[in-house]
Amino acid sequence: MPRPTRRQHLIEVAIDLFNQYGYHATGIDLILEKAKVSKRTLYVHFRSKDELILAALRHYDGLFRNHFMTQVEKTAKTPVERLLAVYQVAQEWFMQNNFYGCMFINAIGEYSATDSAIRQVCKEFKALIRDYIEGLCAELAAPDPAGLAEELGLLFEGAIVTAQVSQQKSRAAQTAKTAATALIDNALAERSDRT
Amino acid sequence: MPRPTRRQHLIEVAIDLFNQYGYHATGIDLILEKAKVSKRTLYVHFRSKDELILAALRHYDGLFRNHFMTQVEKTAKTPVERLLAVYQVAQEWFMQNNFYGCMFINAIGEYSATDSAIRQVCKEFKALIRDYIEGLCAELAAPDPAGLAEELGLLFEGAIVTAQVSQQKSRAAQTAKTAATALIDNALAERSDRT
DNA sequence: GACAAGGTAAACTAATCTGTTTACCATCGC
DNA sequence: GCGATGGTAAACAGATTAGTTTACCTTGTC
Repeated sequence: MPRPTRRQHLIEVAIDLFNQYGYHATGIDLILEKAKVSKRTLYVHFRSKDELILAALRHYDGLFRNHFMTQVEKTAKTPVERLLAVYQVAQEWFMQNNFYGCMFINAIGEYSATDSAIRQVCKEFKALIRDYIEGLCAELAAPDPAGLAEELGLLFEGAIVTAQVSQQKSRAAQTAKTAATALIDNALAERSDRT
Repeated sequence: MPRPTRRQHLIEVAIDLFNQYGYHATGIDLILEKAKVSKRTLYVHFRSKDELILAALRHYDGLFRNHFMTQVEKTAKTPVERLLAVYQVAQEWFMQNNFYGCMFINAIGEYSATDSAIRQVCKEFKALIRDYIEGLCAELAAPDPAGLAEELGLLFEGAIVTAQVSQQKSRAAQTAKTAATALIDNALAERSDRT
């Protein structure tokens, strides 16, 4: 693997800093200092700070979803196991010492204007996560895969926020997993009721 | 009711602006302009912007919890009904046109330092909400009221975040309510299993 | 009517912010 | 060797930030 381009390096450093300190609080100068890159170079690759934020969000989107799905599929085989593995992988994510909550949730807290591009990217990320869960629910042959996925998605988001706020990370993930088990069982019971 | 003191007025204006634009992005000058108060007066009542933020969070904490619990207890009588009413009241909250997610979740996104007072206030708020839910679960005589409360709390937080991000507010609240019903039924079924 | 309390308006400091510009330097392909 | 590419370092512009200070005004109370 060749050493990353300056553009990519800037994005990676920016992701770390945005997560830790937030978007407005992280100045361009801090990013440049940590990345050991000149200001000139940053503005060659990105028109503005907002564009760097967008690039960081998009890059993290790909990185995160790829890692997450790979991890889920590696550790579990059946749809049910995979749905539960989601919360196991989430737990490992929470336990990282540079976990500062969800990058996209934090971003929307600072950029709530409905027409902002940043907001749009966050919305799309969450939709894709939900779609992934929905796919697993569909494999389950749950009667209402979209409905079950929405419920499991709420548990996922709730676990992220609770891990971030309460700092009881493994408890939040474990509780979500327990609740998910109950909701899945419930959905499958309805299926067998009908047949 | 006497007209509010300048201190209180400043806090109320600050709450609105912090919610809409975030904490770092909301400048002192904007608050002063909207509140029609001089800078001198603000710094008589608050030592710094951070102290204004803290006062805003504490004030909102009281306001929100009072409103929320009052509303729940007004619209439902039995513990089960009240647990479900939580999501009904949440839905009404989401539907307000000045809903920008949870003030405390947004705050922690910008102030993640573990020793920060702001962070501490957010953590306490969430713990109090959870305690309220746990009280209702205890009245249910659920076998594990703390566990059930944690699960229902995850659904609550998840609904807030999802309503904020997806903008499908009533859907998020409705899904949380449906999932909560299943989790409560499940907890009560375990109780009757044992007896 | 005098005085104190609490307010406004505005100038000011000093730091920090994003973004631009200038001048220079290293490295690689030809 | 030569020039293009892509980089650094640093000065600079202009706006904006939090916070302080000075001078003045308004209002209720004795």
